[in-house]
Amino acid sequence: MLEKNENSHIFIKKLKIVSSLSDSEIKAINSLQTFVKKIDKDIDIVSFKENPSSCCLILDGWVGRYRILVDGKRQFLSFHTVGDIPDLHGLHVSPLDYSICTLTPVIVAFISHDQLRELINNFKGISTAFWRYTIADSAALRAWMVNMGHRTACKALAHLFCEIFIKIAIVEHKEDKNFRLPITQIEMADALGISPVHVNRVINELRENDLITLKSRFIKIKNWEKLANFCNFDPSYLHGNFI
Amino acid sequence: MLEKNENSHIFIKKLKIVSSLSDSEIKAINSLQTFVKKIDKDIDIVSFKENPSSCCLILDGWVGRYRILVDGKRQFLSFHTVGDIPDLHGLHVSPLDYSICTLTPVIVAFISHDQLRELINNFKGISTAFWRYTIADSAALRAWMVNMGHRTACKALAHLFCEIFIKIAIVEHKEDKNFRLPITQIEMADALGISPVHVNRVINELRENDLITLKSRFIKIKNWEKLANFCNFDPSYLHGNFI
DNA sequence: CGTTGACTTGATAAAGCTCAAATTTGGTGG
DNA sequence: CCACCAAATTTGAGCTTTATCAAGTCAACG
Repeated sequence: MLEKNENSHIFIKKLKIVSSLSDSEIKAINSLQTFVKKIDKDIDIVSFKENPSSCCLILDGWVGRYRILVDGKRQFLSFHTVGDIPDLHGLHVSPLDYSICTLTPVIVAFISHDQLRELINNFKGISTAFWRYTIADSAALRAWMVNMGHRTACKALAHLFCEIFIKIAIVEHKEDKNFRLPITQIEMADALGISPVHVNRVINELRENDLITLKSRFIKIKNWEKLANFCNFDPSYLHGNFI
Repeated sequence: MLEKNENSHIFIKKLKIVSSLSDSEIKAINSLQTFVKKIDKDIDIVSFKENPSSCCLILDGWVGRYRILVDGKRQFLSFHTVGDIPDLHGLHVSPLDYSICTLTPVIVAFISHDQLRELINNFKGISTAFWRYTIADSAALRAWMVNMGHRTACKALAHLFCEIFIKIAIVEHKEDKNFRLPITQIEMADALGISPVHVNRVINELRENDLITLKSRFIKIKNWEKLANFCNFDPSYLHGNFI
């Protein structure tokens, strides 16, 4: 499906969080040609060591950046949903240092590097916005690092739940702390660097502390304040403090 | 010491790794005015939650990005040495999401945001180079994350030693795997998210496996191939695969 | 209604933490 | 140069967290 893009408003919304764009810049982004594709769960859309010629804008669903270690273990580096272009780096780096796989069925709009490079060359504001987007991304990486490095498994998992909730809330404009988790316990384990069995036990701990209920992938955050406080969740890294 | 900068060639060298610069761009960078300062060990040069109006270019010594958690623990996010501007983010984000402290005595050149913004606005190549610099930085963060998340303490520490060696080798053009570690065991612990006592035991393990000798902060990598292989060190994240 | 993948629980082992007490090292003043 | 101090390193013992292996149960879906 090659189409004149009606979807880029999602991306524009994301860019506007980090930067300001002129009308002509918005128009330019809106006139991008994209190749929209539905993709199943558990498919790689970007592969480590390949040289892609387009970036992927997520229109629906969830994807994860990851790397596979020599011993076969998988480390997730970040999760992304609607409005994200997780491989924007590809405009400058090839091959990338990570792969991206789908965590749920997704709808993705592929945008050619050529078009994006033209935007960057012609619109300073877009170039700056992309740079800032990269900066926001790196702040999120740092937040994950802190989460993995120096927190107990229980707090780290709580933090991950908080992050996922906020990301859903941003996209769906919901206040309701009741949502479907896009990831399995195995994927949580690979995000936090702990074993799947331990993830399960730690979920029990969160249940016992009356912080969440979780059944059939449906999580309910029973007490947001208490949960966020428990894991010292500070959502500012998800919008950033851009000047 | 406010001085017409003779030091920016160090930074230019770093930028050239990730991007190309025109003669006029190089000239513009060379004419930056910097405020050069000698600073002792264990001093914060950038503080979390402050709003700095300049960036710091490291001319000598080592610094570390870090964050303090509510329980008082410190998590190092990256280490930097000659030629790095670890707080380049500050051009777009305020306050920053991390602090930067000196790990050794350092010499730092402070460059005002105003000057840097002028460069960005007037020279597209510089703007792109800075963006790419940010991208290289985020790849290094991902490498650390993988290191912390899914490797044993022993391999993680070996990886850190490899990284530090390569960074020294780049600056000093040395082949000799014999160098002074810029960080204490406590700092290693805070980088890897393990306890100082365990760092010490893990160093012993590396010694017993005949991979290194280490005494009075002087480390000798006895068998580079073996060490790099042991921890699956791939130095490409330190130069990147820029197009 | 059977199969498959995800989740759950138990038992045991390994990795890493904490506390505490040496010992070594690097610097500093006399 | 020596004595001394503070910081860093080293070692031991016991404990906590997390991993691993194994054997379930549950739930979705054709």
